[in-house]
Amino acid sequence: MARKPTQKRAKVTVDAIVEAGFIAVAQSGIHGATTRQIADISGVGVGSLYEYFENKEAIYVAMNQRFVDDILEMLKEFRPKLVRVSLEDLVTQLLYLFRDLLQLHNGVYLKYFRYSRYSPQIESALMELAMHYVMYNPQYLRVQNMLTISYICINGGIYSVTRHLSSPNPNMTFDELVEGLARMTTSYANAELALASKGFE
Amino acid sequence: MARKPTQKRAKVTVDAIVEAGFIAVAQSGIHGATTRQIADISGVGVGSLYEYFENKEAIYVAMNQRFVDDILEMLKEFRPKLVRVSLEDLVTQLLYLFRDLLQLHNGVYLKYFRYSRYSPQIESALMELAMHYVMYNPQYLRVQNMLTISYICINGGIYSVTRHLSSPNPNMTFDELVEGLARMTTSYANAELALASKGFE
Amino acid sequence: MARKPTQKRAKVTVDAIVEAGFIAVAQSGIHGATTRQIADISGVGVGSLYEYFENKEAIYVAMNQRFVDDILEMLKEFRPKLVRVSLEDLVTQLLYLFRDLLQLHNGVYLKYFRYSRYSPQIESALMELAMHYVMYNPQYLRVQNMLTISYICINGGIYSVTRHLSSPNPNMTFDELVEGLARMTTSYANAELALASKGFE
Amino acid sequence: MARKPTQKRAKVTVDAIVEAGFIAVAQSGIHGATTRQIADISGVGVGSLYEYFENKEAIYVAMNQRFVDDILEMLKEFRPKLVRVSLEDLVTQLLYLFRDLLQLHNGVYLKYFRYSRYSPQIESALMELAMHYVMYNPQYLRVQNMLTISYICINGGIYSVTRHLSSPNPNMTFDELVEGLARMTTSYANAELALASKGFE
DNA sequence: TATGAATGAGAGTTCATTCAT
DNA sequence: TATGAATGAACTCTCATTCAT
Repeated sequence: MARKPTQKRAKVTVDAIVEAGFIAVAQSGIHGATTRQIADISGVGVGSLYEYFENKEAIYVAMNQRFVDDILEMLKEFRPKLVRVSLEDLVTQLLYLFRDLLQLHNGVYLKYFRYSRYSPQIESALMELAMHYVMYNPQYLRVQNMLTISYICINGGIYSVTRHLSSPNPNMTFDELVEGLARMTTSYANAELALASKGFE
Repeated sequence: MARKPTQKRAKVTVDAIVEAGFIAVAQSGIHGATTRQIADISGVGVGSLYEYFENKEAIYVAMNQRFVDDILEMLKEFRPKLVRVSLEDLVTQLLYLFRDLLQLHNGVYLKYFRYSRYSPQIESALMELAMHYVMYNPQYLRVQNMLTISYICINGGIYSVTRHLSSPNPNMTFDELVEGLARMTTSYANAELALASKGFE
Repeated sequence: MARKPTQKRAKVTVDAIVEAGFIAVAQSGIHGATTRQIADISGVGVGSLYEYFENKEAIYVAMNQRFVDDILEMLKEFRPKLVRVSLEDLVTQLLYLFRDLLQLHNGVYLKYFRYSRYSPQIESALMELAMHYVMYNPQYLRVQNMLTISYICINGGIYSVTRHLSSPNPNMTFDELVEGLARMTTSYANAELALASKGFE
Repeated sequence: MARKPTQKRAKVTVDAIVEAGFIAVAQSGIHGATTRQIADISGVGVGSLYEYFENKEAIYVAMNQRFVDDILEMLKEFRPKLVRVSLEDLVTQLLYLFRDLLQLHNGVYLKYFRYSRYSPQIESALMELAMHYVMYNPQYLRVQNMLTISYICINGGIYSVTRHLSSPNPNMTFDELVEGLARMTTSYANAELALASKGFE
């Protein structure tokens, strides 16, 4: 039975297992990774896996939680900059932050992310961030379909970036991609803004 | 050993197996689906699978080919309309066509598509379509980063639509999403166009 | 259900199947050979195999019968020479005949023989031949353990020859082996004969 | 993946599996024996087979190694007697030793031996033994075709004995067979010796 | 607490045999 | 009569999970 890691030593082991999980998934894919592999990489016995986790699925859940937490932490750290940044810079900076995070630990996060359909938690957090940005930049309040805009830009951005990073020989540089996404978002928002102003008059 | 289906009866069986493959993947995921399951759904014995396919992977290859062929067929049929359609209508119509195709056969294509990382063939065909559209609408030739724009809009579009269709309770209607995507693409293209014109003067 | 091949055409098919059986066994071993393989080689459909044979085992039985018949036929043809031949020549000629038979049909008999532990029928026929030889050469009647001698020489001869023919790089020529076997048999028989004579006095 | 049995308990399991392999082969033949059967006989789960052996073939390899080792051990123990024994006794004693070994473990070795075409290692060891005997009994050095003689006597002896032991109702006793083989070998060797001497004069 | 040997359900695959055509 | 598509029992092998140590 899995037990809560109350002791410091246990916490270390749990971390090692989760870490090994990411490496195993990066090596063998989410279905190819085995408990034996995770045990070997983490340096504990297979039996010990089940001391800390109910089953294999629980390890994956913990991995996902860790990944989500890292993303949320990243967004939390970014929050202060939200106030004084242009929309173009917002998108640009977020995408570079996102890339950096995916490339941590030899890119295991990137490979993991391609296997694990991305969590609603991340989407929510990003949507919330977008809403905060709107609050700090009230002119966007006039735009009707902010939700749809955010949805499209967030999903489109995340997917394009992930796909680009995973591509062995991409047709453009990462900088070009980010610039394109930033300008697309900006021009879209501005167009909607102009429309809203016109309708407002 | 897999043998070519020369007889009419055999052709029917092969189709039934491929069809069952989509259903099985929709039910259990691409790694969860088993040969036994595919055999059961298609109403043939396990042995028959191996009369027509070298192994399980070969069934998946055939499934992918069928899916890609359907997409390409759809695009081919759409081609004639390319000449006389606005950019906004282009995006809109393509997205609705794409949705209809994904919802064929009780939505098995949709579920399949989420498991099967989408084929480079499809991306190529869409990129080619975009290039044809530019040829018919030469003003876009002035835009520098057409490749990046296309890449972003195509991937962003496909991903957003797929994600939306898969979402149990989406925050917006499909029509809203398509409208947003169409306007985003248009406003982005127009903004780039304006930029190009300015630089041109 | 297997039916007796009363018609000429059926006889031909049965022969083709048995022939194919030998080839299949030579190619894939007695356990590796499949009914499909035999059907393909013989040029009939798998279903037809079961028109003429109860099951796969029945084909093997027929093959064995054919092999044994060929051996017996060979021995029968040799019988007339029995009268006027020395012991050394008897052994020598028999071994060469045996080799020729094993190498018929591109050596399929040889490969088959290594898989099918050799039939008691063949041993019996050879023992009988030996007894006939003794009748024509009555001096050997005085030897007590003729049965044992025959048993040893026959088995030793057959096995050594088969093994030698199957060896990719044998340590001696076939002629040397045959000469050795012939002299061994002769010297053994003569020694026993001398012993018997001594005991007789 | 097969892992080395480091613990004492594991060693026991490996032995049990190999042992069960012999029994299974004795029961069902080398192609009829199944992994499940071996697992059942050895009293372990199927999975355990693959803890210690890469695959089924690896079990057969281990079995063969064990068998060969036992034969070689037997020959090694016999070696000291080589010096002071007559040719007739040499053959006699070796054949009895061989019989005893084949009848160990309820005769599983005998059945196994009939399925496993006998190893070149065994033949080599026996040939080497013969050569040693010649060294201790230099008169045989004069015989020309010692290689052929050894080849014939060794193969003939092993095969006749194996065949006799496997025969349900043999036509002679084992003692008679051994006596015959011993005398055959002796008389053959002596005849060649006489011939060599004559040629030498 | 930590281990890894042991487990067995279930995976993909094969092939002798059947039977509708 | 002759066929080969269809069958499914049984094979080898994997791996998440358990449990005696």
